[in-house]
Amino acid sequence: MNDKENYMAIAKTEEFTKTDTWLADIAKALSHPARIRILKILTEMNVCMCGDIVELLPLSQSTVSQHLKELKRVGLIKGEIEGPKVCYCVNDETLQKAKKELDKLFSLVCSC
Amino acid sequence: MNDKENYMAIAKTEEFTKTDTWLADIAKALSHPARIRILKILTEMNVCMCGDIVELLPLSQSTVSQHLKELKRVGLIKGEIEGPKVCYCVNDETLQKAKKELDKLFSLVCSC
DNA sequence: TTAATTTATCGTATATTTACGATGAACGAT
DNA sequence: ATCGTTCATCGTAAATATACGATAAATTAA
Repeated sequence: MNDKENYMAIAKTEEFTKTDTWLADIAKALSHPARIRILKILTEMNVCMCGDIVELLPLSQSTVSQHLKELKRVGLIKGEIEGPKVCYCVNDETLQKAKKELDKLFSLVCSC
Repeated sequence: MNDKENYMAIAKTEEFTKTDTWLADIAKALSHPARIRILKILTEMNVCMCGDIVELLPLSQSTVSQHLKELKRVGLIKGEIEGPKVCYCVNDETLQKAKKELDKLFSLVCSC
């Protein structure tokens, strides 16, 4: 009888499958419109720098930097250092994997 | 010059497109492994009641109820009252719309 | 009517998220 | 060597998310 049961707000992610946890994490990264917008900006517009993205969003530089960090955390984007600048781009590998897992989920739970 | 600029932690979701905001909200609902698991349970297992789901998850009844509420909020599931019970089921319509929008996003941002 | 069942909600605690300005670190240019 | 540019990080504040037990509400069964 230890105290491990006595806690709050700690997600019991260990209790779920790796895939479900991973997919939930990807979904979390996509759970803010700014981050969805950033993914689109990185592919549609011909920009990659944080500063360029800041100009296209109604958010401060530090906030955009945080969103980029979150997208990078789950591997949806990559950042390549170019002197004082950083060139961000989408990570096709992770995006493909995410698409695959989402397709798997939707084919299970809906008539898609 | 009003004070509207002086705030914290308020997502400027008005500044984004309706679609991006909606998709981000769907992603938010999918951003916890328990909720992904619940969607699967509602389709794979032959159960629909909150109590049944509770038995299949390492979470308390009140917590599961909250997760169901979140899924219901964005319309990914529906709840039909059957006496003191509630029979939950996935909402195919919303799921299809979500799948469509996600496909659109992925076709834009990755070679999928 | 009372008891049992089922679920939502309340109250509470903690962690995380979102946002900003300020600052620091890294690099290129002068 | 200094200055400007770019970005990440720090510090901070408020909102939201996650979790639980306890309780209330609703309905069925006895």
